Amino acid sequence: QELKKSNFFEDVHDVVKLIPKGRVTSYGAIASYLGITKSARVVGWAMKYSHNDKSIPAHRVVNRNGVLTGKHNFIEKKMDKLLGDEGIQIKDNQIINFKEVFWNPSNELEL
DNA sequence: AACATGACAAGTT
DNA sequence: AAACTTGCCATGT
Repeated sequence: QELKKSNFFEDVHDVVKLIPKGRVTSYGAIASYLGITKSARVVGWAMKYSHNDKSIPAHRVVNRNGVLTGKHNFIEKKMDKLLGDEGIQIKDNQIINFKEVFWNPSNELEL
């Protein structure tokens, strides 16, 4: 049907699924890894559109400052709680040890 | 079909 | 350094 309207979402989802538990990454990092550095916004859309797929750990994606910008979109399980359960400390909507838990696909993943 | 908007980010001023 | 501008692409109206 829609056949190849957007592989983009799929690509994003694939990367997100690879984020290790207890780590996080950013929209921009994913976009950059996929070769479209300036399309970080679409990554956000991809996440939003993936809320029906439970296998996608959307809570592990935050913005470049470690702020949980997308928390409003989490209905059932709260983003804060999901991250907290993985050992990530959050204060005031922001990840405290962001640098330490940051996972950059461009560095950690091979092409 | 045209126009606005958004879970963003980098570049310019 | 903080504020403003621009790029990007899928969706909603």
